[in-house]
Order: sequence, then structure tokens, then C-alpha cells
Amino acid sequence: MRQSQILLPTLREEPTDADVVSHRLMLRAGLIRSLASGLYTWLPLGLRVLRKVETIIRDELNRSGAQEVLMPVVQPAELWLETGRWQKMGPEMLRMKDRHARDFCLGPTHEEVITDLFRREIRSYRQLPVNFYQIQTKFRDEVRPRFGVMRAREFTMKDGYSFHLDRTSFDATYKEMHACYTRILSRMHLDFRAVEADTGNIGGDNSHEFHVLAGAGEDVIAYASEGPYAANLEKAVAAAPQSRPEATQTLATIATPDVRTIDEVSVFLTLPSNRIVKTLIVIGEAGPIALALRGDDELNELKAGRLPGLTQPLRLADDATIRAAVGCSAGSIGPIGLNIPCFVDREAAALADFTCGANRDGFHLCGANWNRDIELADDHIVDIRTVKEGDAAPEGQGVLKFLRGIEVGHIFQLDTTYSKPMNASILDADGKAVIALMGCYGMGVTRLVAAIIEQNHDDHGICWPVPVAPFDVHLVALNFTKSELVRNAASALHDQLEAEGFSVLLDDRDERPGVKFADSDLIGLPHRIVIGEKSLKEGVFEYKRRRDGHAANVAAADVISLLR
RNA sequence: CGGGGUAUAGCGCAGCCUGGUAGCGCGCCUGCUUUGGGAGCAGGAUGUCGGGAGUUCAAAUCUCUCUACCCCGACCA
Repeated sequence: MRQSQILLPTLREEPTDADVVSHRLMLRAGLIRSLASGLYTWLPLGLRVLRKVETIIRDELNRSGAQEVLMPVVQPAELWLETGRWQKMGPEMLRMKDRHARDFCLGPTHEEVITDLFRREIRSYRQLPVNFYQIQTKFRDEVRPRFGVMRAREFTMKDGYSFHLDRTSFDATYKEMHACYTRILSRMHLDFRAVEADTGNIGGDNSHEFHVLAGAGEDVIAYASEGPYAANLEKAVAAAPQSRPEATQTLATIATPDVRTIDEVSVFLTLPSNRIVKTLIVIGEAGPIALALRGDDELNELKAGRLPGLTQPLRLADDATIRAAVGCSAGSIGPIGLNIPCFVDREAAALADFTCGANRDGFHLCGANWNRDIELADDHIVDIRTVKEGDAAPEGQGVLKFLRGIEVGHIFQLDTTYSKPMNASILDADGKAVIALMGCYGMGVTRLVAAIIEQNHDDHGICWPVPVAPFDVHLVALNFTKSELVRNAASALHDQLEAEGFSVLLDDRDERPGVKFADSDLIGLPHRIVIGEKSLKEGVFEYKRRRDGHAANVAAADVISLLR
């Protein structure tokens, strides 16, 4: 491919409205252009990368026994009404009416459509298991699109769905998809982690997210320093605390005027915040419920939302509700003397001689102890805190450490969440109708391109890993338009390399060398060969590897072995 | 959804406070020179100053309004 024949609008200046590296480089290297908020056009060079990523994904999924289909972007409301998601999805789903005033949406995901296909076409357990996937455009009307294609409204996703009669087959496919995702990301040379993840309100036990490690990542993942444990921060657990010390102090009430927050209590009583218990009031199904945490801990909403009697998403009580329930304002609540249910985080439950609100404005209790001053049943000791870096990791695997990650894949077991309401059943060996088990496997294709750049760039531009590079080789021909010698040598080498199976971008533009070098660095093809009169007269080509700058002068005959 | 910011040539920006009819750099076009890390000289083209309304003799500039885009936030006792 000749560079003069391809739309490759590199930008000399840094785009001011982009602040993550991958977004800036995708604009500067001429991979994408923005159309509107969260909507992007993929230019020829960017599209070549996208196609390579798709090819790797397709290749590995096919190898895993999945079969490719392609479902419509536009979907009828009826299917979504069946699962209740027409209401549940909210404004994230873009809806519209056709000319007959029938309701449709732009598919944010395809569980309903694939389940509909399954129930129409698959009848017998003999046809199971099946695993379908597609690579297709999704539309989600994000609250705030950002970071370029990393969180766009329209994006390309690989979504896969498997159906099973029994648990054994279900688990086997889940495991295979886990392995498949690992192969895919490894082939792209990505540094990634598979972590235990929350399943959201979809349900099911097994769920893993695949995170590409990068500072620009929107998620925090917690991992054990000396073991395989890794989980999304919202799901991560620490080792249970050690047993509670004996009580040594007597309970006392202290006046704490105008002292409300944990920090204020801590300063006022010169007490570390980890000796204080804070109490939050949330809305439960049958009225307010109290949650007690150690003062230095943060509530984990996902964990708390799963407690019996609570709702997801978790809602904090407002001031009026709090006053009606406990008789004081938010800054003075404590677990002792409450007449509403109270769950206590394990860390808070392990405290002795702690301080907490007195359920009376302007007063706190000191020297409080569980099971002496207030009864604490075992089934009310729960894990509802967000873990912190340095916490003991579960099962003696050292301590927890944090990393930021870009979520590029998510696999989970939906069980019968969709197959049941849509009545997707098959006949088993006894001729009995059984609701199929369903798994779901997503991978963000366009997001992967951004993630790859986040991990593969330097100050001058992108450094593409070979398997996803838009071209293998950049032939930078100096003085191409004027020098016949260069022109002939460059054209010949271009043809020779292409014949050998390499994809080649030949910079045949009438530009000065500096411009060509700068663009070459920016575009970041793995291999660069400079062709100039100077070296040609010495009978060599100048080779430079983008990734590490390794350079060599080689004879024409040796070029190919260098590229392999 | 709340808060903040921006909108002027293809791109990046100045001009706005203090109203007088638009400028800089890059890019683009022509010519000459130059040619191994974003060239030099000379000449040239390009704008409904985001849209609408208002104030004024006069609006890029002041006022109101709409729109688009960007950023921050959307939880704690």
C-alpha cells in the first residue's frame, strides 16, 4: 500500500480535548475521527487494526467450538417486554418507533434475540451444548461517554451465548471461554488479569472480568501478593479479622457538641478512626436498616445490597427518615439502643472498647463492647466493607494490592435469567421440557484497540504489537519523488516483501525526511526500513525496530529474515 | 442529572474586559531554493466569528436564549 493512496491524516499537534494517551494517539495517528459525543468514524489505518483484533477473536472462538452468527442492531420491544428489561434498562437504551408506531430499540446487548433464536430452532438435548457469538455494533446511551473509543456510545462488541442442559456441560464451556479469552489477549501481547467479578443484578455465581492493566483504566482490581486471588474492587474480600479482644473499659456517654463526621470525632476525642464505629441508615424492603462499619472503612454498596431485606441499588436514608427511625441526626447514630435491624461489618464486630454515636444529638458512647452493651448475633456479622490496599488477602495469600484495569472482557453464567422468562426449553432424554442454562461472554473489540495502545506506546507514538499492527513494515523512502534510484529500490522492495506475505506501507509522499520519520514513529508499525540514496549506494537498507529502537544496516537479501 | 468550561479559516489559538466590521502559527495553492528527524524566501486563497433574538449609528466583543462539544461530580455519618 502506498501512503499517498490512503487517508492517513496524522496530526502534528496534541488534540486538546483528549486526555488519555490512547485517545490522543488514535486521533494523532489518524486511526479515528469523532462524529459526535461517543460516536467515531474508523479511518483506514484504524479499521485495519480493528479487523486484525476481530480476526484473532474469531480465530480463537472458532477453535473453541463457538459458531458465528449476526443478529440485527434494531430489535423489537416485544422481546424486551418478555424479560422485563424494556422497563428495567432505562435511558441507556436508545428507543424508537417505526412507521407503524411500533416500539424498537438499538440493541445494547443481545440476550433476548439469541434466546428467541434458541427457543425457535433448538428442540432437543441432542443438539446441546451450543455456543453462538457475533461481532457486532452495540449502542448504549452512556451517561457520559469519555476516553475516546474506550467508553463510546456506539462500539463493536463480541458477544457470545451458550446453552446447556446440565451443569457439567455449562461449567465446561465456561472454563473453555475463560481459556479462550486468555488465549485471545495473550495473542495480542497484552498484560492482563482475569478477576472475580460482580454479576450485577443479573444473578449467577460464576463471573470473571478480563482487565488489561493500565493507569487509564476505569476499574480498580485487587489481587493477592502471594497467590492467584484477584477480584474487582467492588467484589474483593479480605481475610476475616482475628478474634475480638476482651473488654477493658466501661461504657460512658460523652458530650460531643457539633461533632458529626468520623474525622471530627477522631480529632475531638484524639482517637484513631479505626477505634470508632460509624453507622449508616439505608432503606430496606421493610423499613430502615442500620449498617455499622469501622470508622476508617468504606461501605461496599454491592456487598451490602445483597443482605437479606435490602435492595439493589442500595439507597441511603434521608435526614427525615433517619430522625424518625433513630431519633437523632446522621452524625450521632450508633448500634447501641437501636430499635431497627442492624448489620455489623466483620471488622467493626472485631472491635472492643469502641466509640460510636449515642443515638442522641451531640453525644457519643465510649468504651462500648459487643455482647455486653449490645447483643450481636453471628448472622448479623457480615462483610460489607470495601477492601483496602494492604489488607490481608483471603486464604493466607499475602496482602491485597491494587492495580487499575481496563475491562475488555466479561464472562458470566446467566443460568436461567433469560431462558426462564422467555421459556427457552429443550426436551431431555426422558422427553421432559427443561429450561436451558445460559452463559454469556462479552469482549469489547473497539475498546481493545484503545487498551492495546495504552500498553504499547512511547513519547513519539504507538508501538504496535506485530499481531495487531495495521501493516507489518513501514518503508520510508526518502526523496521518493525526485530520486529514481530510491523510487526503483523502494518499489522493488515493497513488491518483494508483499510477495513474501508481509503487509507493507510505502511512504511515497513528497515530504521531507523529518516529516516522514515523525509520522512513522507516530503510526508505530513494528518494522521500519529507510530507503535513501546514501545507504543505497552502500548497498544496504537501514532497518529499525519500533519497539526498542534496535537498528541495523542489512543487505537486501537479509531483510526478510530480520522481519520474521 | 448537577456543576464548570469552550465554540473565531482545514488544525491549534489570539482578539472580547474597554463595541468601530478579524488576526497569528501550522496546513493548503504558485514559483524558486532546499532534501537523513516536523525546511527557507517570495507571492496567494480561505471566515455567515456555533444558531437565533435584543441593545446600539455600529456587535466576534454587551444582554438574553438555544445548540453542540469537553472536563469534574453523582454516595457516607
